[in-house]
Amino acid sequence: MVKKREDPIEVSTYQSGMLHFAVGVSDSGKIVRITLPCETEEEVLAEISREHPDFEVTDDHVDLAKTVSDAYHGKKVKFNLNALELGFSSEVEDSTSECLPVTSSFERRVLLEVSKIPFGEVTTYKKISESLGTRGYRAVGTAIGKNPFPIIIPCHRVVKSDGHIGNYRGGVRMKREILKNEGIEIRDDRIII
DNA sequence: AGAGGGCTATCCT
DNA sequence: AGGATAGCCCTCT
Repeated sequence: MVKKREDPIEVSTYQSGMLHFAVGVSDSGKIVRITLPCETEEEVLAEISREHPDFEVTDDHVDLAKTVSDAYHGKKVKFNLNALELGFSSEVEDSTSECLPVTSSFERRVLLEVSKIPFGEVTTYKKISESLGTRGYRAVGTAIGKNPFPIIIPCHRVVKSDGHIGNYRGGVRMKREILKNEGIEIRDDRIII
């Protein structure tokens, strides 16, 4: 299986209504994981432990978790990408970064491209691919599907080239909801331009 | 090497 | 508007 990060991380959760969010921070102070909301705190913590079995709950980072919640609910938050552990420091080899949340330079390039999509706008898997100079549309979709920082790296803003909403790790309902919160109109599972 | 993905284009019904 | 199919290319077995 995938090698899990063995280093202990700190996790903070935040509750908004029925939804619980969680953010994991490494000892270096960088965010290594953000969860999509779950209905219980146990579930978000289970999500965290899936990739980071060794974690400790603290409230040191609830502000971050709240920021994620705000973004989920359609607030335009500003967020410094440097706070995310994207693995730039281990430039050496992809294989040496297997303990990091982003495991390949391809995934890194994809996520960087996704991070540029402005609030309230969408782009397509195809356009992301093209700006990366590849026609591996599916590979792009797969990489986006592994986004360790959902909502903050706005993978929900990537849709199919025919206007259909496309898939989402947290389910299409959730994708629809986040997009709707950002003011994007959707009718019959299609983006209204 | 092989299978399988958050896809796309094209050709059907 | 949907289904089947072939093509694409990165990742994990």
